[in-house]
Amino acid sequence: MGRGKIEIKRIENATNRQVTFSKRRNGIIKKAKEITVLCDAKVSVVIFANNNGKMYDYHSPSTTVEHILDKYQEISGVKLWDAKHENLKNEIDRVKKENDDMRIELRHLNGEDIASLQYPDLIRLEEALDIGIARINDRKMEVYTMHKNNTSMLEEEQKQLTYMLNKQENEMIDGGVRHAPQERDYHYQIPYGYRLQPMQPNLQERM
Amino acid sequence: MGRGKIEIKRIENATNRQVTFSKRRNGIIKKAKEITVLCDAKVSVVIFANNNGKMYDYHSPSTTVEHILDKYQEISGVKLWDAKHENLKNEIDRVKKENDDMRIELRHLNGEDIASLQYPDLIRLEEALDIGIARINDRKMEVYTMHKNNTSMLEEEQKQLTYMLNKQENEMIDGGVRHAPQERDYHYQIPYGYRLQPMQPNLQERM
DNA sequence: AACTATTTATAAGA
DNA sequence: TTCTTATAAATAGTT
Repeated sequence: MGRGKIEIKRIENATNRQVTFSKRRNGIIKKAKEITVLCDAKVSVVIFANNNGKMYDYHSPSTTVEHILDKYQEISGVKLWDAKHENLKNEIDRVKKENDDMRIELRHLNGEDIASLQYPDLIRLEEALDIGIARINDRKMEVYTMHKNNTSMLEEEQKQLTYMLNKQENEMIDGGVRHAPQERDYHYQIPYGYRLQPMQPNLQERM
Repeated sequence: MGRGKIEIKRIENATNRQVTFSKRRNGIIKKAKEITVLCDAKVSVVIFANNNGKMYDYHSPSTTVEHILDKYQEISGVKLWDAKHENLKNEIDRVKKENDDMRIELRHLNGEDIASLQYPDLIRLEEALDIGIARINDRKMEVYTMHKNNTSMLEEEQKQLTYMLNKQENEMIDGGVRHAPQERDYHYQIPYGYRLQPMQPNLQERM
């Protein structure tokens, strides 16, 4: 019904498709309204554009979606609620599984629950940690440099920095050995370049 | 569109109404199918005859009623589900949130997405990584010792160990500097005790 | 967004 | 119901 006949197959031209969608969508909803009045039917139409996902719908007066759904269930025998329930449960299971996996990985990265791990895993973890450390040190350096170059530094920050510089120097004198992390102040430190780690870290001190 | 024009108002003649219902119902469903194909839209049509309550419906392929409902809910804001479902949804949201948080932490520990982090966070991450490294090294030592003491060691493992011991010695000669992790073989290495890390790690080499 | 030539839907009749 | 057909309505292509 138009200047030419068209085949019923996907309209490839996007503009055309959009225009046709708009026209036909209005057509369908008009028809739905008409049959509602003429034949006093209950109608529910929901149309989603595939591009923008926008929704257009029509529901005959006194027809809520809930109504439609109740009847739909009753007549089609499809258990919408149960199905929905099932789906939600499945999603929970899926997400929880993801959750557990991440939790395990986090614990492993923190050196926990590793009593059963063998070399391949240990090395994989170590590499991951090394990369993390390296990148974080880079970022620390970046933050440090930014502060160093920041001429409009607030006086308070100045003080902190000066304090930490002195602290750092003292630590240097301390043999250059970096001690196990403790309740460290978080102020600006010169990111250390080369670091040493004890062979047998006293884990009990840290835990 | 017929032999005569009709007003859009309830058709009083029951037979007529029924006939018109039947024709128009088919028309609407045909149109729904067409827009589905032509514009690749998602459509859901449900029509109830008011007399016998019979239901007629069409749903575009890959569009289950559940799908439609989800989107409908999402967009219209109408709440369709009862409390039970609400609870399940809440749990999903909660777990997903947990999930997201862990994902972020994992990325941070891997040194990703840290461009906006400041000292406090950086130091927290670094400490976590340090602890992880220390514990993993302990475990490596444990595995190593276990193997060393294992008198029933398989010949294959023997070979690997010997190979790695040589490799390790060569690396020691190499100034004791531990290089950035690369495609490392995972075989048994003597866990190093004190390690050095360059000030400006060549991240590009690792990435 | 309008226009109009055509196609399509359908009202009435059989 | 289903078919037929005259006519109304929808809409494809164009401006």
